[in-house]
Amino acid sequence: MLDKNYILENVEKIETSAKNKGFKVDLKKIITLGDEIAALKTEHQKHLAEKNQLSKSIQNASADERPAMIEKSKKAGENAKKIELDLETKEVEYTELMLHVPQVHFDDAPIGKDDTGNVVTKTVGEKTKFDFEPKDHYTLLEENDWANFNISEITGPRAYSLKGNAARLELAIHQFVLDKLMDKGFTMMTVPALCKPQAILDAGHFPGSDIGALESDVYFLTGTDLCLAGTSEIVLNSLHRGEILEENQLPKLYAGYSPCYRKEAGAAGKDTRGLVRVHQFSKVEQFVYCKPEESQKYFDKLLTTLEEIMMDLELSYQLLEACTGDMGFNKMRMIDVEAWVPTQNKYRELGSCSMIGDFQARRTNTRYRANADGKVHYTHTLNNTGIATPRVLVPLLENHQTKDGDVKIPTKLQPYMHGLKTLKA
RNA sequence: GGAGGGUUGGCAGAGCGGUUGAAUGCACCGGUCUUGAAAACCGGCAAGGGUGCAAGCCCUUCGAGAGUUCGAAUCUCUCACCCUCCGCCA
Repeated sequence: MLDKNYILENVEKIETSAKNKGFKVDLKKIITLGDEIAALKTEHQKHLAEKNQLSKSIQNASADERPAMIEKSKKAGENAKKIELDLETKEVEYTELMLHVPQVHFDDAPIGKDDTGNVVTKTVGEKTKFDFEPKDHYTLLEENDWANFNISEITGPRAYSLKGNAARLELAIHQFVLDKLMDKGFTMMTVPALCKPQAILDAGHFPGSDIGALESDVYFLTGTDLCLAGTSEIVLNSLHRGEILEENQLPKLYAGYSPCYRKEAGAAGKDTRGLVRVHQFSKVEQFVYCKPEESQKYFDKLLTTLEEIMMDLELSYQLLEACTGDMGFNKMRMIDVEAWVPTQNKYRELGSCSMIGDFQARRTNTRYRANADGKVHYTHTLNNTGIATPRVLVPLLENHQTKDGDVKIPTKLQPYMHGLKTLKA
């Protein structure tokens, strides 16, 4: 959601931005409707004021005067009611239109239609060279009996089940990343995946307020009013809904840990084998609430942290500045972190660092009181992946494999594996 | 799943259908006093919106929504959440 006054002053900018992002907006309609609503409100309030005035004086009025006053007050109430109907319809429409205006992208965003418009801005590490034919992660897991891929007969497709030390490695990675984030001042938070659909709408990934529109992406649980969140960002974003925080409570840095559920409906046929794209996975998420003027600072911090994690895991990676068409409805800026996957001969996404501005905070009504002027402002929010499993195991297994089919464990992870240095074939 | 109790301002906590946007306490801010601090005393302290150059005036909000009434924090209904007891249970 954008600010009303901001819209008035930046019509062209918002329209261009929306177009760049691939969304249609009708600001003219919004502005006209806004004016109409303001006029109706003024009118509405006149009647209410009259009604209130009369109601107040009725108690002190004489018995003779009363009936006439009551009549008059009733009339005023009815007049207000008449306007209300119109007002409500218009306000519903207005809100819906507002909820369809995408966040404005930052000025230097590359303009593009889809992910082909993204720009590589940084490459770290070499593409791994092997003096043997490297196996893909699926083969490694299968040959070493580190996974049950036939689990899908029980669970449906896009499921995974790790075994033995591979399973242990999955948890070790999370533990390592959580420890790292705590060292950096994040508060660790275990977060439910179960949530109300409203929380998903309030995270602003999807335009509008129609819960039904989530159906294609989100799992709903029959017989309940709950669904499964695709990321802990959803719940973390609603954590301070309706609150007015004190400035000195900011920033809030959360390291959320939760299972994540995604239908992956739009990905039919893609990555059907292995660990790249599954319906249920686990993720450590970095989430920040901060003052507007510190948004950039924490964006950098979140990104740096993920880069460090890539290095800790001894992975070669690149940063991808998302173009306008790929960054999504609620974002000002997004940088993807991709790790090198040898057998696919390309970099694959492991994380996504997003600057949201006050877009989410407006939806959840999360604000803070500034020390300087005592005024209330919306907080800014940001999020980035910490680490997501099992996906990260794909580059991890492939890049660190040896000729014998073993997998070397990155040094930083070894303490989390009880000193184990290698996953033995 | 069964039975009951709750939800009021940053927090705690009053509240009769009628000057209650809401007592009181704490916290916070300003002042007096003090060498300074504390204490004491005095004053201030909700958000959103409409209107106005402004001072201001007005509207809305006491979990959410609907209703009764001239008038609702106070009465009725629905929903959400919290708590207690019983049952079940990782």
